[in-house]
Amino acid sequence: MRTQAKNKPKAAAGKPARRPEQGMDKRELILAAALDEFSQNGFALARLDDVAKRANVAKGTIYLYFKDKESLFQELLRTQISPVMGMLEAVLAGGKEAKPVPLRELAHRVADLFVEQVIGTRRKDIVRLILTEGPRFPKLAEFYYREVISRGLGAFRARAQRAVKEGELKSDTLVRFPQLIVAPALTAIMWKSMFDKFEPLDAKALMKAHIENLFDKEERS
Amino acid sequence: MRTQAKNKPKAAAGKPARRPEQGMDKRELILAAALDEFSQNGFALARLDDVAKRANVAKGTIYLYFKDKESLFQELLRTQISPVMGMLEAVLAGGKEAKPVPLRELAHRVADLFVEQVIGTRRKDIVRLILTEGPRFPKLAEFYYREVISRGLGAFRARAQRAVKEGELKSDTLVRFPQLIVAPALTAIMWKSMFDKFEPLDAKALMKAHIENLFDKEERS
DNA sequence: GACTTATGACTGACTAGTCAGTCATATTTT
DNA sequence: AAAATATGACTGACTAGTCAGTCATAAGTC
Repeated sequence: MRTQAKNKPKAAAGKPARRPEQGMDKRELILAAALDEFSQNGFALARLDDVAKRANVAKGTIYLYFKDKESLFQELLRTQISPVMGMLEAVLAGGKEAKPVPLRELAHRVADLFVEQVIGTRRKDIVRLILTEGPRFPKLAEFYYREVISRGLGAFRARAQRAVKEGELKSDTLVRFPQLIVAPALTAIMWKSMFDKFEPLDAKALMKAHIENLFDKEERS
Repeated sequence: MRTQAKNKPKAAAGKPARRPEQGMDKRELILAAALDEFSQNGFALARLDDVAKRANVAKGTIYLYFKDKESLFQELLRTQISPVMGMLEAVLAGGKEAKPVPLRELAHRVADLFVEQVIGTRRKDIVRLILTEGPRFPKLAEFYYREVISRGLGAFRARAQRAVKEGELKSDTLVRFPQLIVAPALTAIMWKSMFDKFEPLDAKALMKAHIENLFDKEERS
């Protein structure tokens, strides 16, 4: 009945064995199904029976790969976020080249990355899940702060600091509140999930206008 | 038609009831308890048994005042939001006085209102609940869009439009994206609920810096 | 290669627990 | 004493997590 390629799940906390024999392995099937289910219903209302159904897997199988519902959830968020963090750090590292990228340009690149790699993909649902479930998952909030927020904002803040010292920035606003760069992006994600059907929002144009607002002022000396 | 002569349940003494309806005090007791419970646990995980306990009321009593859990939730959000909407409209109406308030000043007033009446009070939990539960409650999202978002942003947008025509604003960014005014405020609310213990955020200073960023550019001609 | 035995990934009925909503009864008010 | 209000034990629906058993495949034997 079940035409499955053989695979060998290790213990529940194992790392993914990448062997896309005849399609995704079970672990990835489950993660994909979990993304659908969690982003449609949120953590509390998501049913593991439905995750199993979506993944064409028995419920028990989920517990061969993940310790419990919460582990599945957190693992999902982690695996989806990591690649974007890599990209973000690559973009921010661009400022260390021989010819330094102006902060203004860097900000545009960060905004583009966010629009294209997050808002424009299913990953926006991941961010939405972090925003909506974070307050109820202290562990998740802490992980996310440590691995994403403090690293991302920290790198940007350091770069902004340098821009102030070198006269590229007149005010230290972005050093004190690097959150200002991404605030409209987060708002755009929530807007899209709630109000887009009443009033569509062009996230790319929003971010462009926003970054220009932040830097136009600085350009005139 | 009794007034406030209840003795057994300890209610806030001397609280005026809006209508000469009986039992208004219990109703408000339940709403207050519901605010605690829902903002601590979110809608799905909030237990009505606990709401009842917090309100010093039996569970059945809740059903004398509210149809079901969802009604209680929505009613809570509505009653908490209305007064702020009133204040917001009063602030925005300031632009219609004989001596028109500059848009820049208006923006600062809106930001202050938000910081003082929302972020600085328990109402920030209400906004957080709307953000976190909204995607799962289409009816709530629609109500909130109709009654709050479209009205608030619409009024601001109209005022910004006038500012453009009269030369007060050079660009139409704020007409196209009035969301930019409040985006950092929403981010601040989420930040406070998740990351404030790692890195406190001064919401008032954030908003001040943000508004100045938006308008400094416009000031120089 | 055919036959036997071993393995462990996978299954899904089941358990144990949770909680929204009900209602027969009790208490308070008029 | 009738009406209004309040109670909380109870029910029924729902679901996370379990585990004894299945079976496709691998490994061992002749």
